[in-house]
Amino acid sequence: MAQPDTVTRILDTAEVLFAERGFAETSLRNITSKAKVNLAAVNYHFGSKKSLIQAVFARYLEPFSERFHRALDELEARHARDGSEIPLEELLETMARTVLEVPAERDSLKVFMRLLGLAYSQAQGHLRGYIQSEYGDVFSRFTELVRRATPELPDAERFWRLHFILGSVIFTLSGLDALRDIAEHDYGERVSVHELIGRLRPVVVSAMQAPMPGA
Amino acid sequence: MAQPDTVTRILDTAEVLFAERGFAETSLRNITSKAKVNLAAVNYHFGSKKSLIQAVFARYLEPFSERFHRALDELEARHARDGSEIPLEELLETMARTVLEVPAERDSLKVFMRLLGLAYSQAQGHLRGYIQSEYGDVFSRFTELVRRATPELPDAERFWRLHFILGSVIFTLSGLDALRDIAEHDYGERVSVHELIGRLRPVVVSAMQAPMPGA
Amino acid sequence: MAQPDTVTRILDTAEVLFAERGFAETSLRNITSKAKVNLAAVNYHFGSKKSLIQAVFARYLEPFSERFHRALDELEARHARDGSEIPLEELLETMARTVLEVPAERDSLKVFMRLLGLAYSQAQGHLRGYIQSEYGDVFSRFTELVRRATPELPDAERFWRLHFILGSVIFTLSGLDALRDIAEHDYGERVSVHELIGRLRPVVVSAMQAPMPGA
Amino acid sequence: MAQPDTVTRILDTAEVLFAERGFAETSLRNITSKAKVNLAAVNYHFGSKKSLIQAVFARYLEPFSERFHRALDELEARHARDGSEIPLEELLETMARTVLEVPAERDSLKVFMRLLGLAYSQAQGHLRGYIQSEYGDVFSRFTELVRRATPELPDAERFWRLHFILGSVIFTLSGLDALRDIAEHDYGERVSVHELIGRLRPVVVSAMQAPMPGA
DNA sequence: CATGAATGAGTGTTCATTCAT
DNA sequence: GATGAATGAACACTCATTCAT
Repeated sequence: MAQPDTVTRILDTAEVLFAERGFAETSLRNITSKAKVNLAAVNYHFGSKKSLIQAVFARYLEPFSERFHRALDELEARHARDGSEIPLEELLETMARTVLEVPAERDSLKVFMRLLGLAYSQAQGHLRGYIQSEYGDVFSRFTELVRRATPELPDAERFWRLHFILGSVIFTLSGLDALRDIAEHDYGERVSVHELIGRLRPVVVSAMQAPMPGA
Repeated sequence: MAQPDTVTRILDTAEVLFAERGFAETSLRNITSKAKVNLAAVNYHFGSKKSLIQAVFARYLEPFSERFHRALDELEARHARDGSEIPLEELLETMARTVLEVPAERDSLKVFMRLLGLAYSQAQGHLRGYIQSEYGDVFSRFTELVRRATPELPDAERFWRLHFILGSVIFTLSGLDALRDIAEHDYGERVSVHELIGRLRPVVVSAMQAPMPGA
Repeated sequence: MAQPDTVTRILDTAEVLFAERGFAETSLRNITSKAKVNLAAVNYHFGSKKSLIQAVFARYLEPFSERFHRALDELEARHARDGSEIPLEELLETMARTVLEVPAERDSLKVFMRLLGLAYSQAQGHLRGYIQSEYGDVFSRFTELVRRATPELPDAERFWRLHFILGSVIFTLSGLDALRDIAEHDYGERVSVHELIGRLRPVVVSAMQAPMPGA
Repeated sequence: MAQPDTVTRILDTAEVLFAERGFAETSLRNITSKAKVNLAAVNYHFGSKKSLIQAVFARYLEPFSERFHRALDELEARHARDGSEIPLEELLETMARTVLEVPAERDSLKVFMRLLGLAYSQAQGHLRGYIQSEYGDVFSRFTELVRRATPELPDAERFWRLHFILGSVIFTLSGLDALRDIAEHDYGERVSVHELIGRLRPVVVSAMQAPMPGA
């Protein structure tokens, strides 16, 4: 039917409002009135606001997780054949591609990155726990492959560098709209998400290959 | 006096609670009851919750801004004498030193970084506006010096790279406790803020010096 | 069949939950989820929560009423033969026996007494009206026989004494579990319902035979 | 002033409504709208509905407890002088007198008894716990004196008989209005609370002096 | 200068009930 | 004959803010 069902309408609206204002600042009434849905429908379908928040994430992470696993399967199979190690660039490239692919089916990477930024910064302890427990293994698999691709880095150093990079990505992609406005105003260039990821690429690679501190 | 005055007690408590839970999730009741201060005192002394949030930031940014200006004065004077340009490393070093210096007078850098992270991610539009209008010039002065130190970079590229770096710094420093716990658990190393900044240094420099995208 | 049908499952569960928590404190969701029955089933089968409450009572009072009528028939027939009046003790004994007999078919007297206590104390005006209109005649018949067995008592006095007794019975039997726990803890005796009724017997008889007030 | 303060208005209204409908069936909105008081005032002054319920009880039990202790002091002092034991009748009489005295200052015993009945029958576990912890010692003192006044009764038997009596008292006094209406309609007598207690007196004494079961 | 009391608007959640299928 | 979905009303409670004192 033309009118998507209640659950989808709630998720679509919640996703946008959460991204715009944050979780605590978005009330269920905000969501349901904008989604033209009965207030009680949220609790009926999701049980609680907390679960709604998790459901919003699950809708992104579920297909991401599945595709990323598949993409890593392929990558590993290809290199298993010729016995070579998967290079770092290829791993990062695969992740970037998968990230870009998934939300393309719906509206935008920006919303998800904003949500991811919120998940880290807001007092939503349950969210980090939920994401870790549900999707932790994909990330573990990825970091393990990164480890093999960067054998020269001590484990702790790699851990921190991955988080430096994660910070760059989440921070710039989640604040994309505001930053893009400034950039456009000051430098007259309007960047797309793809271009921004293009800009991130060499920076990320350099960051991972930086000399050891104190060297 | 032994018992700090009401205003200070409110600021001290608000700062900690905001950092722990976020702005929306921290009620004035939380703050005033923990600070053992009358509920009405916040509105009496600060006017509103919004103003309290700004006051919390002002207490960090005021001395930072003043010291950073002074540090840049010195730096410029020194290089003016021998006619040389200020190198990027020295600029970054000066900022890091100043950032570390200021909150040392109170408790911790971590709290401020957490607040800064919140300021960017949470729906506190007023905060970004406030920080920009009150302390924008110090940051403009800094970015102008960075521009002179990296003449080979196009302006837009420099803009984005500075934000990539800002993301790394805010993300890792604001989530410091959680990340430190993971790192300690997984790699048995407990890093101090100084060590973490030490780890950031080469990564940040490499990031700024990365090859141009598409090159 | 092994799995009792929906109506019975609802009644069984409702009875227990009502007794445990009271009527208002037990939601239809509590009942239907515990009974593993669709939420709408209650309204489908019973029409409303109010009717469900009445149905729970009917399931006890229907067989009780029928048996008690039969028991009183026998009692009257026996004494009609020898022309004697039915003594009070025999009436009370008959009631006690019937009360004990009926719920024995299901689980417990305690539940029913608890429900009866709730019916009197809770704001379920409809319940008292319902019980009176459906089962009032059995009780009228019984009180009339009590009247003949205690001709020396003024009607009003008898009325009040019967209610004093009713209070004792309902109060102790409906709070049986809690009181039994205390008694067991303090005096090391675990009483059964039969024993408790044994303890009630002489007290009830003495109460009915107490001297008139002001005498 | 003519208009009693907010706290008192809430307590007065809550007491009446609780007695009329029960605790769960009375909403804070019912109370505050009838008391012409802001809805938030209940939580401001009492913290929660639960605490309001306890406060309603405390307003009765506090003065009762104090007076009853004083009355027992006198009674013990009087009998200590002539070395005699306090007879049961005098103990019961003292309790009855104190119970009647206290609420006389406000409106009615009936309301309190109704509340007491609710406390026992409704799912207000916190209430029994609260009453026990706050006023348990006064009741312990009383039952200890009853023990000395009835040395011939086994402890367990005394325990149960006291509860039989408690049931009679609470049941009849808490349902007073309804029962009084029936009695008036059927027997043309309108009893006062004092008369009802007069009727209870000989019944209660007989109940305590009934022969042992099985004797 | 400071505060206890109060308030109107809002929160997430639960309720019994209805209804299309 | 039965049920998943939905709903309007109500719930207890919390919020930032105001104001008389």
